[in-house]
Amino acid sequence: MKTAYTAGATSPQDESHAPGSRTAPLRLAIVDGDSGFLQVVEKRVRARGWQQRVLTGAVPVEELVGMRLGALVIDLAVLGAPGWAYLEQVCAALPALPVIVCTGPSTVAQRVRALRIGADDWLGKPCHPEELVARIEAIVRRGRLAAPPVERPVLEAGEITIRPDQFQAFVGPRSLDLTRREFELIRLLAGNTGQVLEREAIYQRVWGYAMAHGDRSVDVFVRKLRQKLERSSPGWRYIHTHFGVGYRFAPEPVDGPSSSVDALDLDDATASLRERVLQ
Amino acid sequence: MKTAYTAGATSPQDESHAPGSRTAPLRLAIVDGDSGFLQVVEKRVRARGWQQRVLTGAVPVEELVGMRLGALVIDLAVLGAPGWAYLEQVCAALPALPVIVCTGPSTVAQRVRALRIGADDWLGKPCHPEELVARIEAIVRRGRLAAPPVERPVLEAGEITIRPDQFQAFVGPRSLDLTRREFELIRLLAGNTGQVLEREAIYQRVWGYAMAHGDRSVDVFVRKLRQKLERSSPGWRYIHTHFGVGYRFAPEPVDGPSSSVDALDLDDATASLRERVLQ
DNA sequence: GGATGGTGTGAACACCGTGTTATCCGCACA
DNA sequence: TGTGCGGATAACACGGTGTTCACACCATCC
Repeated sequence: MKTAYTAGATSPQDESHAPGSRTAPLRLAIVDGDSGFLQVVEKRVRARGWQQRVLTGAVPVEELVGMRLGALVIDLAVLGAPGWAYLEQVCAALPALPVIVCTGPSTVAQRVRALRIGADDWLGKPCHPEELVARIEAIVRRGRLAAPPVERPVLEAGEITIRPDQFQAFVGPRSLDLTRREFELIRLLAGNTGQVLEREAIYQRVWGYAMAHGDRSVDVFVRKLRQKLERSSPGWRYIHTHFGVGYRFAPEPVDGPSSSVDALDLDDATASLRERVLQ
Repeated sequence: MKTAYTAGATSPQDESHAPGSRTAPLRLAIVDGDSGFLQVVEKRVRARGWQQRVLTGAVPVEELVGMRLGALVIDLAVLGAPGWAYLEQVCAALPALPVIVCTGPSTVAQRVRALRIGADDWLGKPCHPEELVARIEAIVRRGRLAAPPVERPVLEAGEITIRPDQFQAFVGPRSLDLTRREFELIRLLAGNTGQVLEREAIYQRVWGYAMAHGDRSVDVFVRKLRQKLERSSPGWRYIHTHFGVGYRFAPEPVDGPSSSVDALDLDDATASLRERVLQ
């Protein structure tokens, strides 16, 4: 009855565009029997980083709840006569779940009925998968707009705590007193801990536009960050330079002559990582 | 260019997009030229107790804002080539406004484009007015549903009390004498105590539409609020500026003239802030 | 080991963001 | 039609912030 989610290799921490818009991958379930249609839809779903799950029949509502879906597409023809009752049941039990009916020929009365029952949209088959995806996006967008602001995850690294809701980083209760740009920079770096980020990529994602040739802004801001990190959290190194490439964020205690086990582990990890990256 | 609303009694207070929208009669505007279509639609709109307003062209966005609409139906054919730019403009300025494109023959690409721009639905003409109304209902339902339950708890912060039922804030029995906007602003801020809110987000939620670039309204109103807070509750600081970001509401007693060290103040501030935020 | 080019560092400077005040406009009310 | 209020807009001052530059330093390559 159920199939594992396809697609959706969850990237560690990727914000496609604006620094503030974080969207968890949408979980989409489709009740449909047309394998060709499912395939072309999945292609587009995957392209958006969503996850697609195919349901072959009327899955009990309790199971739907457990799936934590972001949207549901139903072909009423697959379910036959009980399809309407099922639609009603689902919409009643999960009013927050966006539901799109995507099925064959229909009458105005049927479409109106589905919409009144609680469906968000009705798209007649045959249809273009791109339109289906666009309609799903529109509905989800409408729902998210009124929803409470998404809670941004707090990042922890070494001694510091990065609070997106405060636009600030802390060491214990003490603020690092970062400016907006500095904060965006450290959030980007810490959000991709262990990865080497190129200057151009950093600039593109923090500043929002392409870096001019010869621009040293990233270097200067890294210096400011290091300075404030050193001041608030001495004994730790966070930002590492990769010559000719860019920077890598990785909290490492500045171990004295006595090396602890943790330090060794970290060193090993970063060493192997460095090898991989630099080749 | 404009026509008076037909049907429906004008409600004294309506908050179409403000965060406290009750089920006030929906204000619907239609950009369309087909009088026959308008008539049959209006019949159904009236039957639901909504208000319908007919627009004969691309009304400036500022006027749309003033109309406090609950939904907008557009026939792109009426507007001609600039219709697309207008659609984009409206959707950008009023993301909370449900927009349905209801127009003649179209291609998949056009429909997808409209939906991506920000339209909520596309319904091809000729269409049944009942379906149009049902689709409007579905979209409005989705928007309302995602919104958190209308809760208006009395907020306490420092010396002040915010009473949503009075649309006013008090210090003991004395009113701060806030205007409507000032009240909405302090309610939003105090409702997110400890969180830094960006200007754009504040504007979006208090004014109901997107903030124009360079608009200083939020700053001016924050100043007015600070002034009234200072007048009624000296010895407390409530609204804190976060340079390059926005504002944060957090009641903090202005400690006496004894301590003049910035570091101490900062430590106290962040410590108390952290406590409150973490709860 | 020298040459070359990338990076760290500090400071000067221009610009942008914010506080503040004043003015204008639209609207409700008398 | 006049008056008062609320809100939008503009203008100015000032301080924080970002950019740019110069120079020192260091890694890499030959």
